Amino acid sequence: MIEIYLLEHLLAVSECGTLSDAAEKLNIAQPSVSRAMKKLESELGVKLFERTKNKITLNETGKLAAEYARRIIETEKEMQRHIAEFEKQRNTISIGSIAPGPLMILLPSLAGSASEYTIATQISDETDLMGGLSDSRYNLLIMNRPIENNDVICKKYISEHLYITVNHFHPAAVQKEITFSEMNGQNFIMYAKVGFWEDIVKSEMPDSKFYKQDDMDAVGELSCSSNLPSFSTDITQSVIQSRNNGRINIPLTDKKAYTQYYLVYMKNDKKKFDKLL
Amino acid sequence: MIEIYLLEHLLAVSECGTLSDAAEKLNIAQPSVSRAMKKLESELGVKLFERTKNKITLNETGKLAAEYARRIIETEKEMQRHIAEFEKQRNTISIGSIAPGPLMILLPSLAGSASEYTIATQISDETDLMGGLSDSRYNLLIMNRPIENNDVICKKYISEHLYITVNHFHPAAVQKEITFSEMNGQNFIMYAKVGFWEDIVKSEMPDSKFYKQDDMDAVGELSCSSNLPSFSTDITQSVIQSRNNGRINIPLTDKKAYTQYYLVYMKNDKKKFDKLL
DNA sequence: ATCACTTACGGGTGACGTAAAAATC
DNA sequence: GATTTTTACGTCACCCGTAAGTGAT
Repeated sequence: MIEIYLLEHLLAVSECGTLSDAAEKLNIAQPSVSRAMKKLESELGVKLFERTKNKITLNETGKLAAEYARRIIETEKEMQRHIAEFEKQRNTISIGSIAPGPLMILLPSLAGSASEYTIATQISDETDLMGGLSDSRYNLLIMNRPIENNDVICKKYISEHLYITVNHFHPAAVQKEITFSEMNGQNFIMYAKVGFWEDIVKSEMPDSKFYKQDDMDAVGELSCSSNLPSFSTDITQSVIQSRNNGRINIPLTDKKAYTQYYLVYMKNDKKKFDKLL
Repeated sequence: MIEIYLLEHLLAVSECGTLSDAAEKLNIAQPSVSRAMKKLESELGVKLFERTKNKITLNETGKLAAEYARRIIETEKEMQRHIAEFEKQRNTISIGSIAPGPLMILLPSLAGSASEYTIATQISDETDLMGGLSDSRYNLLIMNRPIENNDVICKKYISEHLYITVNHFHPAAVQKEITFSEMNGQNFIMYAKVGFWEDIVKSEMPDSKFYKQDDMDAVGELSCSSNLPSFSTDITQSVIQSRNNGRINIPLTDKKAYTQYYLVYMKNDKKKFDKLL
C-alpha cells in the first residue's frame, strides 16, 4: 500500500515543479524527494516522470497520480478537522432554557458533576428549543411544561415564583402580596433576557411599559434610583442575596406567576445526564 | 500526517471487532495492532476506543474515524486501479479498419516499429470508426476515403483491388477479367469480416447470395469443394501465397472494385504515429 | 560556475515479532 | 484453561541527512 508521505511528496513536486523547491517546501533534504519519487514509481509500477539529466517533469500518468494524491491528502485533512470538531461537540453540553432562573441553580450543580464538559447556555423560546434538541443544537432543555415524546426523557425540575421589587417610597411597599392587575399600567425596569416571563408580564399587564436592560446589574441600580418597580423571583432572591439596600420583594399571587420547570434530553443521552443530574 | 498503515489497521479492527482477528487479517502480530491503535489515538489527539481490561470497542469518534479510513483506503485503491488502466491505455494502439486487407500490411510493419505497444484491431463501419476516434476507443483508423477535419491527420495509404476466385471447372475460369454484372446472380462463399466490401458486392450483385464464413481458412476449403466462387484481392494474394491449388483469381474491372485507403489519427498523436508509420 | 538531479553512505526512528504478564470469560 | 489486551525488549527496515558525482545551462 502507498504511504501518505509519498503522496505528500508527489503533491509538493507537482505544485513546485522541481525536486529542490518541493524539498524546501517539505522542509526535508532534496535527495529524499528524489528517492521518494523513485519509490513511488516503483510501487505503482509505472513511470510518473520524464527525466533528462538535470530536469524532471510529470508525465500524463504522473499528473493523474498527483490529482489522486491531492484528493487523498485533502480527505485526510478533512478527517482530522471533522474528528476534532466531533470531539469538541462530544465534550460540550449545550443547554437551552426557557428562562434564566433555573440556569442559576443548574449551572453551579453541573460545575461539580460535569467538570470535564464545556457548558454553553442559551435562553430561547419553546419552538427554537424543541427544534434545537432534534438537530443537536441543544443537548439539554429547561422547559416550563412537560414534554411527551418517545425520543426524549422529561423530568420534573425546580419551580419558580415571580415577585415584583419596589423601594420604600413605592405605594405598594406596604403590601404583603400583590396581583398583576394591581400593577397593570405601571412601567417596569426589566432584565432583557427573561425568556417566557416576558410574554407573561406583557399579557397580564398590557397597559404597562417595560424598559429592558441587557445588563442584570443595571436593573438593580436603575430600580433604586428611578423608583420604578422591577421583577425578581424566589430563585434570584436566593442566588443574589447581595444589596437588598432598601428594596422590597412582594410576591405575585396570580397563578401565572408560578412556574414548574422540566428537564428534557434525548434518550440517547440518558446515561450521560442520569450521571450528571 | 496520519500514515495509511494506521488507517488500514483501524479499518481491520473496525471490521473484525477484536485486535486479534484484525491482526490475523492483516497478517501481522497482534501487539502491532494494539500499538498502532494507541499511536493513532495519540496522533489524532482523541480516544477512539472504550477499553476494559480484555475488551476494546470503537466509540462514536472511532466509528467516524473508521469511516474516513474506509474512504481514504478506497480512494487509494481506486488510484492504483486507475493508474494501471491509464498506463495500459497509453501502451495500447487500438486500430479500427474499414476492411481487413490493409491490416494485413500494416500489422507486420508495426510489429517492428511498435514493439513496446500492445496492438488491438477491429473491423467496423465508418460511423463507428469516426465516433471511436473521438472518444478514444480507437487511436488509428484505416478508412476508404480521405477525412477532412482540423483535429485529425489523414494520410494516403495503400490501395486494394477486388478479384473473384474460381476453380477450373467454373465457366468464368477462362476469362482474363470480369465485371460484377457478369457474376450477378451467382452465389458466393465469403469471409464474414470483409468490412465495407460486403456493402459493395451486395449492391453491385443484388441477385447473388453470399454464404459468410467466420473462419478465413474455411472460405478456401469450401470454395474448392463446392465450385462456388469467392473473393480475393491483390493484398490477400500477396499475403497468402499458400494453396493456390487449382484456384484462379480474376480481376474485377468495375471502378467500385478498386479502393484507396487512408490512415487517420488525432493530431495529439502525431508524434507517436509519425515515428511508427 | 551554478543549478538540478542522482548516487553513496551512515545514523536514528519506529514498525514489527517474540515472550510474558494481566485480566476476563 | 482459553482468549484478549497490554507491556517489555530486541531486531531490522527504511527514511532522512550529508557529501560527492554527473550533466546541463
